[in-house]
Amino acid sequence: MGIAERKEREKLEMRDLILHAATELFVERGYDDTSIRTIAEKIEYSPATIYLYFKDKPELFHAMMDHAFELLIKEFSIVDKQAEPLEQLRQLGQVYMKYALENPALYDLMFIMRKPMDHVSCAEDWDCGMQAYHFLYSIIEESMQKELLRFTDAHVGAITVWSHLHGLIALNLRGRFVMIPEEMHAPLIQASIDSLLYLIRK
Amino acid sequence: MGIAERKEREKLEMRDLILHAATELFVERGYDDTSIRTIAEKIEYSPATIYLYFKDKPELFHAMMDHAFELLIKEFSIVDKQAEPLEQLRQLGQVYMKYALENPALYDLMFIMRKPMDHVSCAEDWDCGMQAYHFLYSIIEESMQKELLRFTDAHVGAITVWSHLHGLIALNLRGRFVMIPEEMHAPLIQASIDSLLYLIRK
DNA sequence: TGATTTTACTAAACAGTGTTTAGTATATTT
DNA sequence: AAATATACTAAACACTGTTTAGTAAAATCA
Repeated sequence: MGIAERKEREKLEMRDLILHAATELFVERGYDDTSIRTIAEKIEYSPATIYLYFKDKPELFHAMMDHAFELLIKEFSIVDKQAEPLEQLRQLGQVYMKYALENPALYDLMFIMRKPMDHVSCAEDWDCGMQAYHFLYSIIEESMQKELLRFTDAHVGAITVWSHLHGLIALNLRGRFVMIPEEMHAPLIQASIDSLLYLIRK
Repeated sequence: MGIAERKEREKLEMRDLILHAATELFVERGYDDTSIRTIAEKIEYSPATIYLYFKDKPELFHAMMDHAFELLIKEFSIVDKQAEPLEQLRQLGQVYMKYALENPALYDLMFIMRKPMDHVSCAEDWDCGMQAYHFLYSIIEESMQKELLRFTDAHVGAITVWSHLHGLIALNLRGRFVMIPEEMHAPLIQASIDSLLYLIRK
């Protein structure tokens, strides 16, 4: 039964070809300018072919998001698990911020855009998001067990830290810091992160 | 010269008619489903007419955003200026959060969406945003002068508080809290706000 | 092997989008 | 009364996501 296996392999390769082309276009031109026709042209297939591999445009971007999460979670794993919890938390924050600054389009896809979440309604539909959240949560929990943080609940601690980081990134990414001189953005953001780490420390 | 004045008045009324119809449609159907043709149909004019009053779709939504900021700033003014600074800060946060929860579409427009900021590149182009930011900044500054906050810089304090609130709202609004049971969202968000107020207090 | 079915793909169409252009009545001015 | 300016629109242009009907090639069956 070697033929069925080869066909399945080819099917996955085609899916990857589409996904890869779509990601490249999205990263350099944004969502609106990444049309099904543009993707099709890039891979030299007809637009209709894309619909044999993805139900619709949101599903294609959902798959792209899943892939972007794999990259983030891989980055997360460089956090030194031997270090003390607060140092782990600091490192995790830096990795998250670095990812956002180096991959603004992907960050947007993962945490801001509506479209890739169109078919997501329960926790099971978003387990890459769940996984990434768990990274943060478990570090916060460990820190709290060692009484290193001023939070009274680990979930509150986790969403506080996450929301703060996300807020900085999202406001910056979507141009809402225009009232602050551009050259001050990076230092202010870093100062805000340092500030929060100081504030939550017991 | 009464005619010229009447004409100018009528021009403004027409602009308002378009803006009002567009806002209603946007609030109940979102950006993508608020097409120029839909707006035109609602006010019983041709689509081309809208372009006599607004340069393009982003400019129309920019005007909508300006109007939404007026509403927010009006809400801000109910903060009790006689109260102590930290109480003012708490009230400002509650007003901001209440506005976001009651007008999710408008909040999106003001702080998340790309389109209405398309023609904004410097601080002068966004003075409604500037004004709203100043509300927060001046309260933080006063609090710091009275040595009530653990921040070392007022701008860092302001963007820290703002980013935290925005992060909570934006992640919630764009469905990134799916891993948390829906009924926990509101209490967790409130707990996070209370937590931050506690953490920044000297 | 030859006939049949399945697979992989596409051309063309559909209904929609933002926007522009050329033209037409009406209102105002001369 | 004639000329001009104003307010508006029909129709077109170049796109968009998506579906349908049809076509070669590959795989399976007899």
